Amino acid sequence: MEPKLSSDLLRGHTDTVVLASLLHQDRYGFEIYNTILERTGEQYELKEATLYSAYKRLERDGFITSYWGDETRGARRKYYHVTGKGRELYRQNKLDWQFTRKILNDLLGEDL
Amino acid sequence: MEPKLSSDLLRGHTDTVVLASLLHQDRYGFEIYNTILERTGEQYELKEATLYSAYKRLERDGFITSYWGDETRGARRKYYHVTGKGRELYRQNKLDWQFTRKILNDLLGEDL
DNA sequence: TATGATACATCAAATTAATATGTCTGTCAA
DNA sequence: TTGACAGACATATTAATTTGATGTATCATA
Repeated sequence: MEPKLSSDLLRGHTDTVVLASLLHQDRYGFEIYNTILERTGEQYELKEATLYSAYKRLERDGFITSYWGDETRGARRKYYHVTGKGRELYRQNKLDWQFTRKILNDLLGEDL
Repeated sequence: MEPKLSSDLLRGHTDTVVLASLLHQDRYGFEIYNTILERTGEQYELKEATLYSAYKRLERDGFITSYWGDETRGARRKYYHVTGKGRELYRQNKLDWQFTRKILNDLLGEDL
């Protein structure tokens, strides 16, 4: 129930977050959204629209695939699955994040 | 002489980096550019064009002011100065960055 | 049966960064 | 003295991504 920062601050890292949430299990779209909320103690929200853009991008480029679940009750769910290429991208993106963190710490750490 | 990541990874933090470089002294545009390069050991480059956009934005919104130096030799230089409002923005942005860092660590740290 | 929650989806607007250029001034070497 | 290079500022166009606003459909429940 707090501020909930803008995703613009993580811009460029959204895909990485999505991939991370799929590493150990397939998940459906709304589930990913909720996972992120929970995981950050409701402090950070990746908007649904932002996520759906990301899913599309990632699927288009072969980093994830999707399939419909066979729910007999409740709303239909579309599940996402990371591909090998997606895991590779995740590995690289995580390195990029670590580098980003280092750079920004250098730049802000001592207030230049 | 290394990879030099894309600024998209820091997108949203460019202004913060610029403000940081102005906290303790006024600097001219090209100087800020060089400071960032040096400060990151040439590993990270904020493109000139990106910086000039940032200067414009920041000045338009009252976070910095500018004035021409009185160089008698060499090319003219436009100096930038942080305003009180700019310092306040910096303070807030830095908090945002710290929060962002925490969130992303939570999200990637354990690979969900 | 109306409301709210779950779940998927798209579009238009707004931001911001990248690429590509362009101008001007001064230094220095051939 | 001329030409190349570096310092320094600047803009225009394009591309990528996030967000707000909407919209549809299903199910549980009061």
